[in-house]
Amino acid sequence: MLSTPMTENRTESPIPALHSSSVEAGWQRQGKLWSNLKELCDVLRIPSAAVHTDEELLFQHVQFKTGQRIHTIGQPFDTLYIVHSGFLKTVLIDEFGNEQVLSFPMKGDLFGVDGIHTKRYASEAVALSNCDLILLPFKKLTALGRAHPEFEHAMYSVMSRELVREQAMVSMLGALSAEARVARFLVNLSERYADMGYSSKLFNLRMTRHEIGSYLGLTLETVSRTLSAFNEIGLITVDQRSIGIKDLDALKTLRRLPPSSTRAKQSGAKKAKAAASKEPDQPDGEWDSLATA
Amino acid sequence: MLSTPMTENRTESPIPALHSSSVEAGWQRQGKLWSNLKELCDVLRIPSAAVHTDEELLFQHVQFKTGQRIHTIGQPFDTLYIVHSGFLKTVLIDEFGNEQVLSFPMKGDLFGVDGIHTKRYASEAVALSNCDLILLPFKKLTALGRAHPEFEHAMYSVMSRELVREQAMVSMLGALSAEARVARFLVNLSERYADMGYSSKLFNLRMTRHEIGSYLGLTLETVSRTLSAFNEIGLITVDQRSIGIKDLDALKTLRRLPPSSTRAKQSGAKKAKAAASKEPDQPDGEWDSLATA
DNA sequence: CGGGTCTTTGATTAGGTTCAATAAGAGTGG
DNA sequence: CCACTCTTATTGAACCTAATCAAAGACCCG
Repeated sequence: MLSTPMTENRTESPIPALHSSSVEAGWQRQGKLWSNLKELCDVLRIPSAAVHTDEELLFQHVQFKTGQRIHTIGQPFDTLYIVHSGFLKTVLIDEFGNEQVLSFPMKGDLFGVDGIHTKRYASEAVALSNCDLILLPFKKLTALGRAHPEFEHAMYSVMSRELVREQAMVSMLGALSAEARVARFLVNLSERYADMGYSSKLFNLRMTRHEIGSYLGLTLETVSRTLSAFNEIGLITVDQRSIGIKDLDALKTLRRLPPSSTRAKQSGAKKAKAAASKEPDQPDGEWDSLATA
Repeated sequence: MLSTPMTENRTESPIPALHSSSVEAGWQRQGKLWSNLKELCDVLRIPSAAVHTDEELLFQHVQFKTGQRIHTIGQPFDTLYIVHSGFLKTVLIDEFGNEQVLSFPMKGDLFGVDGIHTKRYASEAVALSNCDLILLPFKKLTALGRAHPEFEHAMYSVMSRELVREQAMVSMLGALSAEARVARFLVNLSERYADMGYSSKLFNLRMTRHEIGSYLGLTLETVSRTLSAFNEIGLITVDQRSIGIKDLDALKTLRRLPPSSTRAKQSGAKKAKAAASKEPDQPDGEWDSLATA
């Protein structure tokens, strides 16, 4: 009853998958339960050039429904996960039960890496929407790395990418103002949506203000207030989970306030007020469930 | 002239090493210019069991003097570094020239990993003391990984360790109060010193308050004030760069203040005042230069 | 000893949190 | 289908932590 209302989510699913039963159960829709190496590389956005397309290896998929937990902290580690579709969050739980959001994995992201070191997952992953994940058993990965040097390099590369991302987070949390953090968050989201082929101008947030706040090191109130402020200025439109990007450049340049100088901000910017509430493109919805690729 | 007085440090050394010249120059002291695979594993604190001790492979060492830059942001990546002795900092430079400290690598730490992804270092590494580093060419690493499966696993493990560390940083920056951050910083340092065989109770900081502040997402004034406060309460003794740990448990349990409750703190704790200024054990000094192993 | 860097400490300000109340959705079950 | 409940979101007001501005002392190096 503290400040962690997520408790419900966490108890509702007593660790489902990893039991082939739950995998081979229903979920025949889309009939895409296995991927080959090439598809794997494609999803990860790494060159699959030198990969022998005649490779026999196949990688199993697993589906999770909104709210389900993919893995828990302390659970024995043996496989990495690659998001094929859907949205998740990874969190750390501190000694008081408070959760700290670490990332919001989406298509093409790899997670579970933190389990390699201690042989146990260091974080918890939860589905924020219905998800389709590709299982990548660590044993298989290392074996594969030995057979395909390019793939090995690619895996190192992906892990490096994760590290750089974390560094950027640290940098952001350590130096940017609340407004700048929220602005960057929106810009990053927008770019990710663009990468995935969705609209970068209009999309739905899959996470709560509380989760965004945790991720950005802010309170949910501050996030809400900041979004409202951006809305007032005409940088975005906000309606609950629906976000419309109106002035991407302003959001991008809205850096820190701290440096005392440069405090002129982009104040006189747009005052469009943006009364627009509906636009022709609606990229997602809760319908992203198992529809991608 | 902004808030980055480190400029001096950064201009004094126009990228020295990586030119075998500067390596094979003087520095014959200790005569430890190469390490074999076993030594490498030992330093990294990973099992070297299955490693053939008759392995021919040798890894070159390089020495850097205080203030020298090991690599810069954007510089082409080709090698990883393992700290054999000495202290460093890795930093990110933002668009305004401000630096954000990401880590303080010391014995056994690996850095340069962020360069794998984009083929260029994403951060900058600077020696905070004279250092002895082991060069680990990335090409060599991958080749080695193929020949020695255990080593490959170990490398993934080390990278995973780095990621977990970053996650912990994010968590700290996102949720802990200034006091809690400084306390944890001291505890971590203390433990690292213990690991390295130094005293965990009395040691010298190798970084400035400014660097600590950057690392912890605080200003140098706050760091200074917090250290003074800890001193007042008797948790530590502070004299410039010299820190004496007086109540490790209190520092460890000094978590967050935020949760409103649990605000009792460990107030009535020790009021020893600690007038002690000199103790029998003095672990380091600027003399750590090339004396370890 | 002098210039520069680093550290400490104080006074003041401000950005963000906390507490609190209301509103808007989403889900449940009669 | 609507009442009821629970979660999520918005907004306001007061408070407080840490940043900012400022000044003086300590240390280092040439």
